[in-house]
Amino acid sequence: MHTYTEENYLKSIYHLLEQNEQASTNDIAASLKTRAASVTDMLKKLAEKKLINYARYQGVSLTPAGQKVALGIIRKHRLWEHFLVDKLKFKWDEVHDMAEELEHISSVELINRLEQFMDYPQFDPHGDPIPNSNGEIKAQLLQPALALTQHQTGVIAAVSDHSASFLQYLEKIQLTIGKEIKVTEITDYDLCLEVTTDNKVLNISREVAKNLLIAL
Amino acid sequence: MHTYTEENYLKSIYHLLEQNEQASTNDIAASLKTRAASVTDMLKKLAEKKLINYARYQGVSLTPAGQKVALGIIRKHRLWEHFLVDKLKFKWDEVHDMAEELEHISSVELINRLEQFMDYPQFDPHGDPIPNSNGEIKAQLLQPALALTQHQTGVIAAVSDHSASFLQYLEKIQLTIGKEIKVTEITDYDLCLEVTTDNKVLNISREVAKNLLIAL
DNA sequence: TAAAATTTTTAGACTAATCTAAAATTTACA
DNA sequence: TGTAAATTTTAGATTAGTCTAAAAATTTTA
Repeated sequence: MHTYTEENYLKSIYHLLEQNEQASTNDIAASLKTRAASVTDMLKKLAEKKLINYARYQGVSLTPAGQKVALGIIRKHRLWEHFLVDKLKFKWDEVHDMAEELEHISSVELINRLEQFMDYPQFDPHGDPIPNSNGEIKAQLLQPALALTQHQTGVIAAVSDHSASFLQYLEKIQLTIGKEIKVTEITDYDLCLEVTTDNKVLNISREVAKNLLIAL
Repeated sequence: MHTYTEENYLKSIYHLLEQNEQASTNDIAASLKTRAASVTDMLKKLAEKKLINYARYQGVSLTPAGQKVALGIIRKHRLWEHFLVDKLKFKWDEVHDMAEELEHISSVELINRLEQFMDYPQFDPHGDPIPNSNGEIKAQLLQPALALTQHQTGVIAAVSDHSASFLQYLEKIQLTIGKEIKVTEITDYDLCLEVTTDNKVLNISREVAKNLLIAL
């Protein structure tokens, strides 16, 4: 169908467009740990295949076909992550690299059976929504914990940094998906947040609060 | 670690040596659906990496390192096949191509967890033994059903043809792993076997009997 | 708005795996 | 045992994806 590399480019472009409203050659290169020249070559190839819209120097967007491929990969990635955590008992900070490989297993029937085996989960272990087999994905209404005002309460729904170190830190202080937190104070001096959860008081930095996403 | 292609060559060489006591360039090419010239190139590369013993025109054997890689791939292939059949409810004729992809997922921890999740199965859906995490594999004592004499009884333990058409045929006539069969007659004319199982009488060709393996 | 800085693309080369065609070697057998 | 057949290897190309270095285009800024 499409090569491993093409799939990674499409996924990367999808994620960049999700956040930035545009995906530059340099951004794509950075996210794939490759060089801008390599990206340009691949953009030409993907445009040739009608998976992206591309004009020299003008940036890229995904065509409906490209979007479909990207969402298929993201679906597989998130279902495999769910499997690894829910069935094989891996921790949420351990599964990313394995899912990066598993997402390229081609069989659609396999992923549909896996989804059924797990009873149609709606979210992956990091709180990201899982596209259905038609490539439809539920938009999430989320805000960073940083946006909460004093005395406001919210439920942790996802994280925007998937690095192992961040996830391990959250695990350690028990700020995990589904936990309800209340912002009990915002420090004047450094604007850190004091949050209360499970009757425990925790102090978290602005950086942490930025990457903790709260359901709206 | 090793490339996808290197892994396939090592696996193929392992399987050929299992059956033939030697793996020729042409045999490897046929089993990998490639050309002899390509095989020669790869043999040089694998010899360079000390995964095979190779001298021009003299055929190949696996080094201990090469054997370990091959058994690692076979272990993954068979555990994934077991997963697909036992957990995802695929039929035994549907899983080969998926397992061909899954066997290259690199994580050893993943495959060990998968093995644990399935309670340490000893055989894959086709009756082939699953190597343990040290790469040790139990030798099976098997003979083709063709070798059974009249009135002899045996239990189907494995199959030596993994093609979908053969497996579907066996499924249809219900000659599956674990079934006990008795050779009730050997036809004089065409040497077909009449076998009885579950109180039903079946007539099978010599070709089928050759590929049905009976536990000794 | 023109020079400077940045970004992107092009040109040309490299690697892994493949191929065809031809040459070298081994095996089979008359 | 020597020639024919079969097998295997070499030589030289090709493709996908990557790279560096240099050129081109865009954006920033003074």
